[in-house]
Amino acid sequence: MASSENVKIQSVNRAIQILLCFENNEELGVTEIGKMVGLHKSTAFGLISTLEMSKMLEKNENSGKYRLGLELFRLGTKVNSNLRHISIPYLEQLVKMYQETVNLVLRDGNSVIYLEKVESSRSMRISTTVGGKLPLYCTAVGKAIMANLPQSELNNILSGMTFTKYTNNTLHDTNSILESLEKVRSNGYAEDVEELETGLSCVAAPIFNHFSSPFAAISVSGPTFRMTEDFRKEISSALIQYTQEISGKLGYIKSL
Amino acid sequence: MASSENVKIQSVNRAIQILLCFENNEELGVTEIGKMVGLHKSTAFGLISTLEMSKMLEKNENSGKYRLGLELFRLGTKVNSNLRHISIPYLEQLVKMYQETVNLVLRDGNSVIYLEKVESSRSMRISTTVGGKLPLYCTAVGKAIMANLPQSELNNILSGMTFTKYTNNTLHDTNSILESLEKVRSNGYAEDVEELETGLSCVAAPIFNHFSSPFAAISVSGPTFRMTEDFRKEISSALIQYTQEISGKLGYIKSL
DNA sequence: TATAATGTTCTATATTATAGCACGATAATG
DNA sequence: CATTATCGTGCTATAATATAGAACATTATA
Repeated sequence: MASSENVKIQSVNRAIQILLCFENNEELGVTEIGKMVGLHKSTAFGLISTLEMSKMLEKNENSGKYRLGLELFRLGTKVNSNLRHISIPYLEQLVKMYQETVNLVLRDGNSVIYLEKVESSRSMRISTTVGGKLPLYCTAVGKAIMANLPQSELNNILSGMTFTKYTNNTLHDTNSILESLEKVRSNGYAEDVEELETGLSCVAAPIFNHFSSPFAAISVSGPTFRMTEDFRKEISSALIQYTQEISGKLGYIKSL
Repeated sequence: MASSENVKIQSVNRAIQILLCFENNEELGVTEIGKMVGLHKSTAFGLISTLEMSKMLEKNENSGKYRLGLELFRLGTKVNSNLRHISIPYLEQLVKMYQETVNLVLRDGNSVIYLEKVESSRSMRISTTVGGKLPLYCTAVGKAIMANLPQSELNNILSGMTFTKYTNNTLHDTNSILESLEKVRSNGYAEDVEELETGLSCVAAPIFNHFSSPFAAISVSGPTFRMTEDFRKEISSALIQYTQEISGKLGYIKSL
């Protein structure tokens, strides 16, 4: 019944499973949680109480139910704070220059996770979700990262990929991705013209850490009718310059 | 040596202590962590590996050290997402109207925690830290919350308070706080004129949940020379209207 | 009002976490 | 460059801990 065996510390794992229950639920009760993770309610209660003591969970005294706690939020804000602090001024500068929403993402396996954004103040603008997760192959940020990965790692990623055809433009086989990545390399930046969503276009460039790994990326996203080819090209030059500056601050030394 | 006994699930508690080690450290090694939490390194290793498996921690394969993981970040973004989603449009509207930084905070005991912000785009602006924690007594948001708490709860808070005199204007005794709260009640909004930091002034109003508890607040922060008395009053009327709308969406029904 | 479901406490037992030791690898030191 | 210290990691026996069951109190439901 238990799906993942050979877990190290059982109770810690169970506690984490409990936290993950709240990914799609704002409030849950003890019995409810117990059922979700397959534990006796008294066992669940012990774990929940422990999490509550450190404010990883909070109890709504009126409903008797639990929700994610503030300490979890506070810790979450510390994740990759270095990268975020370095990048934010650049994100703001980009928004100021182009009046389109700017995103900072981090690679996580075959996906990117949206770490930070600065939205344009225009009424028609792209609004991304910080904390959200999207596949590498259908985003400009993802392609910017993939194009700069060592061949072996890229192969690993591609072999484990499953495709969803979000739009008519979505790349949905290895060959067309490789082709697209080739273009990314020669251009020095990545584009996504309605590959994820109709009407949405992006430009992106990768950020390298001091092990020369393209672990993050920045993109500018806007409605396609404003993100013309010329405009994307214009944006890309600033994007490349800024991502290089950020990479430099992270200790990256450009090799030949 | 162990400070808090009668903890429920020991290993879960220890795992949380380990996560908290990273509050002021971007990267830590196994032995280092073991020392910080007072555990044998092999014990610490087991806990750390478990946290790593669910990406609560991540290992930097090059340095061998650990850092906070992306899953923690993702979970953190889910905390109080309801309140945040409801509030953000109002925050943005306020920035647009007054061109000063707007904050959404949550009460946490004797403190407020900054949950969300929308910064002004002016070059001189207030820049707050999401995830940051400040005492109730020296912030407009804190006073907005305190002024609307039941007497008994307020007394509890005040009795447990220790004061730091951040500026000459900082309220640093119970009487002056009570006096200030009286004014907040009659005005319907709270102010902070350089009580936390010289040159910084704020206006704030509370948000009520459907148990009529002032659990959150919104503030507008700017440099004092722009935040004149008249301007603060002007801001306050929008602030009051918006916080009431948000409270309503949360199920709060204004009683007489 | 009766019945069901839920949150919570307590306890004995068996499972689990623990720390000690050992090993290889890496980094610091002389 | 050699030597020594430090670090991360795996294994194992034992002691300590988490666990689920039963029971009760409280709240929700029929």
